[in-house]
Amino acid sequence: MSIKILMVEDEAAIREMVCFTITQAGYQVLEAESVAAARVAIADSLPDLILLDWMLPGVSGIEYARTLKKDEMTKHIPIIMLTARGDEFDKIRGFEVGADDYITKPFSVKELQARIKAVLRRTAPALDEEIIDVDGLRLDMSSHRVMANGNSLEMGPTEFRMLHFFMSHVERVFSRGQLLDRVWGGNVYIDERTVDVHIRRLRKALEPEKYDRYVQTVRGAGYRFSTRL
Amino acid sequence: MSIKILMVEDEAAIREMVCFTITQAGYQVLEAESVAAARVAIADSLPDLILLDWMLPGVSGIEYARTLKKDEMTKHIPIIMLTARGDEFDKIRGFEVGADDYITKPFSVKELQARIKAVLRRTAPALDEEIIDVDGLRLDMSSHRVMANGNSLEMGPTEFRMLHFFMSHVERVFSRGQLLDRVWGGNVYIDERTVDVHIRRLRKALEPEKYDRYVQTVRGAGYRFSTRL
DNA sequence: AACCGATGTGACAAAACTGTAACACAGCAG
DNA sequence: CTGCTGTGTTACAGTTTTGTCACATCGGTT
Repeated sequence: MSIKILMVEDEAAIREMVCFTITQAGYQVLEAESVAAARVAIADSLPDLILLDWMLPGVSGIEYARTLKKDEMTKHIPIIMLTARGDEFDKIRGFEVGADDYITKPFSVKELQARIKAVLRRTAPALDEEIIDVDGLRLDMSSHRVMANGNSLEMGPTEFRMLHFFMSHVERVFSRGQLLDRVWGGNVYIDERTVDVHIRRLRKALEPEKYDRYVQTVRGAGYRFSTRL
Repeated sequence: MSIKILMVEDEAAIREMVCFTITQAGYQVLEAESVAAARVAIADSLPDLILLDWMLPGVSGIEYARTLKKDEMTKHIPIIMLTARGDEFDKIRGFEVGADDYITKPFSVKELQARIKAVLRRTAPALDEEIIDVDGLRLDMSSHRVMANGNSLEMGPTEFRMLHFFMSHVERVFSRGQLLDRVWGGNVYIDERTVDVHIRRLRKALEPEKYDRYVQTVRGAGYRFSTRL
């Protein structure tokens, strides 16, 4: 069973380029030049990922994204927004309506492939699990709590989000920039060093139950959350 | 670590077009308008692929291809021949001298990209694979780890990059200068002997699991990563 | 065997990177 | 208004990494 990607884009030239790229990468492509066509395609065969143009005739891409994220059947499908450099695209607003990533036209084949791959990989380990348990460390989204050995661990909001992100992507290394992007969410004119400080705070919060060693430093690369030494 | 492509072509117009295409696809390009210039570029930083014009002033492309395929250091580099429709190009003769593919001018952007990708896929083990496994030694880019027999091997950032590069180009020999270029990345005014030291450090890091013997010295030429003694 | 250039090794100081604590500020509840 | 909490920044301390050297070895020649 191959992975299906739906592309909603009115410019034929871009459709062709993207279609070529995606096919090359081994995915299956569905094309739609309008929101109406997209609706049909989605009803017909639920795609695993949607590439959505920011500017579409009729119903705008952003509006449609909001709709998709409201529908129970489509809300979990990751969306990558396609924007032109000229568009006044607000990254915050994009993520606000539920886009998982965005890419600015013109973009390279390699970049598109990389982002598709990244989004698929990133959404796979469900970020929407209610309870995540990693080796006895338990994070509960509904009660917004972190427990270990029966004790509750105290930490700030940022540390909680960061831990949540880490526990959803165990073993993977993230650079400070990626963490700022994922944990702080979107536009950040924040010094990357700030990440270090929050890593420190997270470690301190996990220390009472000896889980601080799970937050590991990878010199020259970033940080990683792992149960292995 | 990006993929480098060397283009040897005397017509400026084609150089420009090809250069654009390649860059768009996310590769790095080196241009050479003559065989002499190509020699310098190759010695400087070994490319992963060579686009070679069939008809070149002075030493002909076909002749040069034969030379490249004889040299121990360059014989593994895939070559795509560029030919004009008018040329009496003998396909058989092309493959005979070691070309991996050929493409007839004028060609489309799409076609060139497709052929480059195809050749790289079947010759060079992708440099951007997530996990590379060579005879039990496993390097994982996503977790930034090197494992063997269940144990994780510790090494510095430079050693990690170097091992990654080596494992992506098994069996090939690289001079110190080429390693500086590919592993350190770009313009470096570093003493070539420094490479020796890092080779030493890499070996030491691989020693605990007996993989140090894979890092081999080729006297007078450079180093090689190989599973064969 | 003696010699010579090339490569292996260990030591070191500078540079780069990361850890920590302290501080200032904004938002907020009381 | 006042005290608290959470955040981002900064300065400084602590560690690791890195490029060079000096010297030991090695391989091949004469």
